[in-house]
Amino acid sequence: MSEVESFFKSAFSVDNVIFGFDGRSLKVLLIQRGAAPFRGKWALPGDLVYPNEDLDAAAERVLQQLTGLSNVYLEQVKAFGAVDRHPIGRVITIAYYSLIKISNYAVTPASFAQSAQWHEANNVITDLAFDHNDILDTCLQQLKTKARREPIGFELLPPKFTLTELQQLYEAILDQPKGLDKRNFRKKILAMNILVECSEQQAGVAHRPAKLYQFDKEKYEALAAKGLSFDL
Amino acid sequence: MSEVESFFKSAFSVDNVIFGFDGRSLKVLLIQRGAAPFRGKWALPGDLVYPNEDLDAAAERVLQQLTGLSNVYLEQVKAFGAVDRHPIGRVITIAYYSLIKISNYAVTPASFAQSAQWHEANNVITDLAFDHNDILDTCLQQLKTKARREPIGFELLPPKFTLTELQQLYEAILDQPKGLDKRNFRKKILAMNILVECSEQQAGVAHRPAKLYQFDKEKYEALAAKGLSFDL
DNA sequence: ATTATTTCGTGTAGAAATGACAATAAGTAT
DNA sequence: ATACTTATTGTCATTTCTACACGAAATAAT
Repeated sequence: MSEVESFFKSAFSVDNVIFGFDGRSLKVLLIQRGAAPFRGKWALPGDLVYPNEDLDAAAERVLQQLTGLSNVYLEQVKAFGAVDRHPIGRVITIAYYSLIKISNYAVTPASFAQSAQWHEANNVITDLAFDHNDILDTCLQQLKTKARREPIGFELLPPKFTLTELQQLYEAILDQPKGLDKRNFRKKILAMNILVECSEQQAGVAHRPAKLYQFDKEKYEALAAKGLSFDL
Repeated sequence: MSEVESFFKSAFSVDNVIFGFDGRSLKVLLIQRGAAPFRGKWALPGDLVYPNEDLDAAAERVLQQLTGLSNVYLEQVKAFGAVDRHPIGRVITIAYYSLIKISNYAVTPASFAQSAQWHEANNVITDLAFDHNDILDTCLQQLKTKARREPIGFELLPPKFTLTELQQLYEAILDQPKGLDKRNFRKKILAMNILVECSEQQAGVAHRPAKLYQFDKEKYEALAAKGLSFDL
C-alpha cells in the first residue's frame, strides 16, 4: 500500500442535534441505537457520509429520514476527530444542529426502526454513545450564543405565535435565572420592526386571547443590511 | 469490497489560516504550492491528517512546521466537504485559524521548501488553490465576529503594547469606516479592568512615549466568570 | 347574568451607557 | 529655545436600559 493510500482508510459521518420547543422547554431528539457499537445506548441521529455526497446533504438526509422534514434550519458546528472516538476505525464526525417546529414532527416514520424520543436539552443523560455528550454540549452552547444575536428562534415556533410564546422560547434557550421582563421584552422585540401582526387572534384559550405575530424575514434582511443587529 | 469498506476510501486534511498583525493591517500567511495539484498556486498551509493523529494536533503540526511556533491561539472553524473539492479523491478538510505574534515568526524555516508570504488579509488574490478562498473568507469573517466579543486580539500583539497599538489592531480587524474614537476606546477598554500598566514606557520613538500595558488573562477570566462580557 | 379566574397589553421615571468633542503634556530633533 | 509629533485626559447631551403595576378582555362556574 502506498503512503498516500494509507491516508484513505478513514471515514466520516455527520451527527445532527435536532432541537425542538414544546412551549415549555427546549428538547433534543435522540435515538436508541439498534446496532453495534453502543447497541441500546441513546445517541444523536447520524450516519456515514456517502462517498459522493456533500456534507450538508448528508446532514439533511439524516434529518429527513428520521423526521420526514426537509427545508429546515440546519447549521454545521464543527468536526470531532479524536483518534479513538469510534471503536471500529478512524471516523471523524461533522456535527450539525437543526431547529424544527416540533408540531411538524409526527413521530418516527415507519422507515426508521430505531426508537426516537425527545429529551430535555438541558438535562440529557450523560452516557450517550461515542462522544455524543461532547457534541451535544457544544451544539447547545452554540445555539444559546447564536440565538441571542440572530433571529433563529423563530425556526422553533409555529409560523404564527404570540409574544408570550416567543418570550417563553427565549427564556428556555438562554437560561436566564429570573426570566425576562415582559414589558421590556415586548418593547425590544417590537422596536426591531421585524414582526408583523396577524389579523387573527389566539383561539381556544380560557382567557383574554393574545395577538398573533409572524416573523418577516425579508424585512429583517433588509434592515440587517442597513445595520440593524438583532440582540436579545 | 464490503459496503462498509467503501466508506473508508476518503481522507481528511486540515488547513490553517494563520493571521498576523504588523502594526498597520491584518495579514494572512500563504504558501505557494510546490507540488501537484495546483502547483505554483497560492494556498493555505495544510496537510493530510495522519491516521493516528487528532485533528487539533494536525493543525498544530502544520503551524509548527511552517512557522516554528507552538502554543499559539488555534481554533477550529468548520469542515469543508464538497464532493469535488479535491481533484485526487474525496478529501474533506477541517479549517482552523491561528493568531500569532508576527514578530515571533522568523521567516520560513529551512525545513519547509515552499515559499511562504504574508498577504493582506482583506485583499487576497481570488484564485487560491482548492476552495481556499472560501475557507479564508469564512475564517476571516469568524475572526471579525469573535474579536469583538472575546479578548483574542491580544494574541496578535506583543506581550507589552500601547493603547494606540491596541486600537490600531482593532481598527484593522473590524473594518470600521471611520476608525474608533480615541478617548472612548481607552475609556472602554480600561474600564474592563483587564489590562495592567507596566512600569516601563515605550522607547525609541521621536515623541512623547506611551505607557505600555499587558493583558491580564487571569483577571479577565475571573471577571468573565462573574459576568463581565468583553465587547468592543 | 354576575362573579371569579386567567392572561393580555401597556407607560414612566431614574440609572447607566454611549457618542461627540479639543486642549495640554511629554518626549525627540533641529 | 523652538518645532514637531504623539499621549493623555473629562464633560455634556443623548440614548438605552431597567424596574415596576394595573385595567382590559376573554372564559368558566355559579
